[in-house]
Amino acid sequence: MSVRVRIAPSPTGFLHFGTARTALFNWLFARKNGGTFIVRIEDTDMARNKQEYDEDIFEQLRWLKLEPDETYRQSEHRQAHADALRALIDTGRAYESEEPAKDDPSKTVRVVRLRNPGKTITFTDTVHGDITFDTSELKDFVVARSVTEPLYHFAVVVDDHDAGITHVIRGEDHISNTPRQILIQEALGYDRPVYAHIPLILAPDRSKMSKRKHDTSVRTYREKGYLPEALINYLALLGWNPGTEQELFSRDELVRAFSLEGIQKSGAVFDDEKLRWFNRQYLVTEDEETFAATVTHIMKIGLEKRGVAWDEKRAKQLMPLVRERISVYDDLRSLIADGEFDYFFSRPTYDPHRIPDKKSTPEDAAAYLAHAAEILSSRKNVADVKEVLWQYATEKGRGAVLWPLRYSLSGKDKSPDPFVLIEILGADESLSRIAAAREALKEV
RNA sequence: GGCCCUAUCGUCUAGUGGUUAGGACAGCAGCUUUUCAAGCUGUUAACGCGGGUUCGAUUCCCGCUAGGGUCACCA
Repeated sequence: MSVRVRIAPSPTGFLHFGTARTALFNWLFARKNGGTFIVRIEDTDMARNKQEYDEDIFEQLRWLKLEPDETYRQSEHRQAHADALRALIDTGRAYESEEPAKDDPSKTVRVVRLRNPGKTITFTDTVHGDITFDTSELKDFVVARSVTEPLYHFAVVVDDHDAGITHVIRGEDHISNTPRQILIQEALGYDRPVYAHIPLILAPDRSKMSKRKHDTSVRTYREKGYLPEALINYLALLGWNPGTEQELFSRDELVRAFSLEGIQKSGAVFDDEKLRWFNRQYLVTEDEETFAATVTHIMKIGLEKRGVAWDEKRAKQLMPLVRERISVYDDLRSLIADGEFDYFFSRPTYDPHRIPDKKSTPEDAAAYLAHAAEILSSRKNVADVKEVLWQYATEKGRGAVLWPLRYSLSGKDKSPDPFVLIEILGADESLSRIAAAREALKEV
């Protein structure tokens, strides 16, 4: 029997990490076993469904490259559900019951209840082992709002059976739903699939991730500039591990290494820092063109907002610098918004008191700058400048020479080193900035 | 509250009836061409508690505690 697995998201919100990881585990399991990965949209709650969410689920799965082999919407199977329900009623395993409506007790409705044999059910969970429930406390639970409107548990059982689902890999929050679904299965005479309930993803305070407090939608992280490979790699290791010390996995390696046995029993706290680290691992391997295109786009918008003139050539030179300073593209947005890149595109302004190194006088600083300018104007290539300047700085005190130099070039307390700045700004621009700083120094 | 699940560094985790309890992220320290970033090196840090079983339990069993899930005419 070939493996068939599914995820069953409801279109009542954007695709979030939990669902994405469940999708990943199902997808990996299917790929590993040459099986079929199915996405079934559980859209039977018309009041809460939104087209927007429906589309988002597929859009994000596509982005994560977790595309399904088969797709359908539960609403398309209404007839099959109704038929199965009918059969259950006809054989006396379920019955209609006229009761006051829950939302409006003045009205009555005819719900369908399962005739619960009230036995003890034990099922084997691949992750947790045997789990036993006494189902008598479930009583004759409601399986359909009416003969034509089956509820979630009923539809799930019928759909899983019709789709030939062999393994149900889903969140742990469904463990307690399982016995009632098994009851329905047995009433219908269906086989039981293999169950594997995966641990939940927790917020940093170990509580359940709530949509209120944490935005865990995949689209948000995508918009922040996280890379799909990083997200996949991180999510794969949340609640699963290969039993080795390997942490960086390509897609293929993941497929090869994956097994249900490696799934963790306990919940896992989502750690943004580690995700960022993973993202950086993938970011540094992005090819130059892709990286440059993304960075340029972000930079252009960010600088425009600050009213800083755009310089395409200058931006190009900044790429290696940007690459070493960010973990996620969104970091670049903050950096630019904080004015950390302004000085590459426009002249900095100076606080004259900050120009000298802590231990030197304004006169010293002026002299060092004058000498640095001299060196800079008399050498042709940057490597030469660096060598001579470095020698000079070593003689006079590195901080004493290098700090004012760097500050002259950037106007910032924190920035890349002066040699990098000179290389990017060029000799002419560097020279005029040094001159401007010396001018400013006279005011002290 | 009933039922169910879970319990190794702050976090993700490896692991064993006898281990220096391993790795990664974060933290800290040092190094690296002042500062910042990156990188490198080193380092702090864990078997929840109480009973058993056993020559010996972090590991097996029981209880406790704690955390989580679930108890719809939602999915």
